[in-house]
Amino acid sequence: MVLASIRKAVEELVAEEGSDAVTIPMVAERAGVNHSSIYRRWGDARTMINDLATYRLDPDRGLPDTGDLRADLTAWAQELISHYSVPVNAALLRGGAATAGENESDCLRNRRSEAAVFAARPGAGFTGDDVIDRVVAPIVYRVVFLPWTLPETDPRSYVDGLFHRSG
Amino acid sequence: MVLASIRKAVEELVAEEGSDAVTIPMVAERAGVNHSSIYRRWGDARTMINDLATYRLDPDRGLPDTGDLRADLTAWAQELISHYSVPVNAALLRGGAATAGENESDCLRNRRSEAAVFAARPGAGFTGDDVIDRVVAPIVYRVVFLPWTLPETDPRSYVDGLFHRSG
DNA sequence: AAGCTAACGCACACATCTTGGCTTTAGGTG
DNA sequence: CACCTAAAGCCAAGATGTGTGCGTTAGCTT
Repeated sequence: MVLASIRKAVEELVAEEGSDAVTIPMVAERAGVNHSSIYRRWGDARTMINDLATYRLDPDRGLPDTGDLRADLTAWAQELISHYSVPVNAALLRGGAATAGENESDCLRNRRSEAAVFAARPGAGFTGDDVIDRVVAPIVYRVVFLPWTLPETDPRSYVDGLFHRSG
Repeated sequence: MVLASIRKAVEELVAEEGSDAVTIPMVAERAGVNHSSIYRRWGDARTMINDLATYRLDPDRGLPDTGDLRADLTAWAQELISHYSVPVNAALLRGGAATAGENESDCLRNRRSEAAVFAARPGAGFTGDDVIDRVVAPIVYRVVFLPWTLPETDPRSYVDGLFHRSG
């Protein structure tokens, strides 16, 4: 009950104000709980947001696996685009970007391990880093810096880049 | 004198603490100036940081133009990598990412207009968006999320991707 | 040197965030 | 039902950040 209302308040506020403008008292007021409860549970706003954000994209959801690697990658990329088209998820990614770099447990780590899974499938002539560079990076760039171009973003050309390489 | 010490303090603190953790009192103390001077000049921390960050990469520096488009693009990409290998510049980019999306005047706008210049040169079989997707995005992704991979990042394969496309 | 102006420092008021002690409530256990 | 524990609420003090009125200084012009 309390946790659910906190989660709802955090997601609303992150989408409205941006991840770095959210404070504990703001969340407490909107959630209708006392702010000391939040301080005791998480300590600070960033820990709270990162913790609640962890559950947004299920790591056990399973990856596309039809046997057609190119189609699977395209479906996976489309899944990312759809996910980050939701404002709160985009806002969380931007907030994660602000604190990335130092901590290895950034909000895209799961994405990178998924990329490695695809690169390990038979017939893949590319590495996990290639998937990051050619598929994930352009999508993430658009989410962060050009979100209004996301609805028209077609992952097919990105995935094609993986298969049309020279070396 | 005052401005120089403020600039130095801001750059140090942004590199150390991250762009969103820098407050006016922190800067004032390290710079040895009164915080009211900073409040009067800039109003708030983000305005200050963005203003001081504006001068980090000269928009009039001129782009490589040897006649060899591929070599020019590679040199330009290498310039980006070198620039963002400096910790303060990477930290500023992460801070810019946190507040991007809404305001169109993000910290990478100049990079996009430069990309368009290359795409307009004779013999370019790609658009400015292609340059963003295939060259700028992977570099920016690494700067933000995987900064330790930056020293080994070679822009050539990214640029090659622009010339080996199918459609 | 006198006077002007813009920048700066000082002190204070105010708002907000943070933290801890203590009490109350909810849910489970013997 | 009485007891126990964990979670949440209440309240108050303290720390930090923000904003402003006013006096002072530095640098320039005449």
